[in-house]
Amino acid sequence: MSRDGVPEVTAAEIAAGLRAAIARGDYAPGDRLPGENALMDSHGVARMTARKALAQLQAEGLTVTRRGVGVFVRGFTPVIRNGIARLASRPWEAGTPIWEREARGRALDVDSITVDAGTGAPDDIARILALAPGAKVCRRDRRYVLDGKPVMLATSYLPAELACGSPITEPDPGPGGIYARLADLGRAPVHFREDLTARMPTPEQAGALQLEPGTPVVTIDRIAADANGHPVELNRMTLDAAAYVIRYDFDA
Amino acid sequence: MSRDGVPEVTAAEIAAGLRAAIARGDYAPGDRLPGENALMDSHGVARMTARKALAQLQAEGLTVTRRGVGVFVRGFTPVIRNGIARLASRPWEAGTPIWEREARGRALDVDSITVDAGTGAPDDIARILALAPGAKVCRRDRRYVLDGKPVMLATSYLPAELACGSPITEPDPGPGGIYARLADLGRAPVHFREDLTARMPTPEQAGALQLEPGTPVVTIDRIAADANGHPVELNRMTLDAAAYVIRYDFDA
DNA sequence: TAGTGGTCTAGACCACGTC
DNA sequence: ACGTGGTCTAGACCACTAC
Repeated sequence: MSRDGVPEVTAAEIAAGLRAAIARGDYAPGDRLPGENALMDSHGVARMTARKALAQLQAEGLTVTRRGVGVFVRGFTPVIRNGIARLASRPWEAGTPIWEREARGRALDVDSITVDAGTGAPDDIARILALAPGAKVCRRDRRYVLDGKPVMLATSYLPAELACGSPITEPDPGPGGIYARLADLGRAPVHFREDLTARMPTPEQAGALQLEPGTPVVTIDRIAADANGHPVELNRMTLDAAAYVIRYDFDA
Repeated sequence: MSRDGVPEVTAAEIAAGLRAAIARGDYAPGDRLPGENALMDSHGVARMTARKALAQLQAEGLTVTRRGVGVFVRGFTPVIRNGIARLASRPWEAGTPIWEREARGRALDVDSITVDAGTGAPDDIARILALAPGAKVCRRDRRYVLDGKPVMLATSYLPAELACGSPITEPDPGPGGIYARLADLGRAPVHFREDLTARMPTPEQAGALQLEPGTPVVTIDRIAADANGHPVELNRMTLDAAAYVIRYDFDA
């Protein structure tokens, strides 16, 4: 027994063995792994130790656990988000919805959309948009789903003085989206900056994106500026990192 | 007591309380949080329950724990990696080391560098470089450190037929780096593609980057192609997500 | 030495999913 | 009904850090 002193096997060792087995291909994506009870028997450890080993793999994003069912090897079949080509002038001038070009045959849809035509801007948003603190902004919230699973949350902020009274404050801003409407107003966005960060989700994000434990989120802050360099929109996106490959093409 | 039935407080509730307190600013970055013993006393729970609450916050990247010391609120002071401007033709034509322009006054250095002048390419590398499976490649491994902490691992793969016998197989390839040497060979890279993914680190990555638990890594696969569209380099980078903001600027 | 976090055991009960 | 994972208690010992 391991009652006193060093235990024969530790949770980390059990996890390492399973990790190696997955890496070797002994378990393919979707395959079932030994569960808590199986590890207790095979390694002679207490339940909490077996749990900890499995929790470690889950935290690494290697496995998913389904309560009452078992532990399974996780796959990774992402969608490509092309960060630059999709923003070439053509898409919104031609009236093509930007997101329709993404999913490569898979069904990426807007699940829900809410519009707020004028709220006080949070401080960081106001600063990014070069507005006075507390200035009013128009806010558009969307959630995108792929094959029924939410994969991205997006919130756009536009200066209220710019967006109010235009179709931008409508749930459906018309062909070409809000960028086409900004162009109608003579404020077509021509320069973009995307700042990416990755971290573990807040519980709210994890719930809204139905994330498996061990899945990070990528936050993209996209600032769109008009020809004079004035910011016209901030789009703050939160992506399920397990669902996306984010691609940028550019020339020297 | 909670011996039978529903406990008065759960680990998730304790975690939620601390999370909210951090969000409110009751605890600033660097501040010490109540530890295991404090939570056991204040909430009347067992050690494992207090531990689980603290482990949850750690997994979210909100806290760092230092053994024998305590639990502390984590900060976020990243460096900006500019993914496009840094690759404009000027830097390597003028002989400026690419990475010197990154850290905005902070000390970003190459910690270690190893070069392998000819090994068989892994299948995925060979495919990306449009080589026959198992074809030889030149491999350059670097680790970058910022203020003494490693923040990025980078491995470049170049076709051996291209790199062999050139300064590319030297640890120091000379002014302008390997891109300048590729230009010398008439194979200057002019088109780039960066594919980004984020996930939790493997134990090896966590060790090499000295990552705190709860920190994801961002993997960037950068493919450089010459004027004829032939791939000349694949640079696979692994970034500490807590150390970087990754920025792309581009025009419509 | 005292306090901190890290790990493990042993046993109990709960909640979910399948059969 | 049964097996699965999810949660908690209670107590023990270890390892690291500061004083």
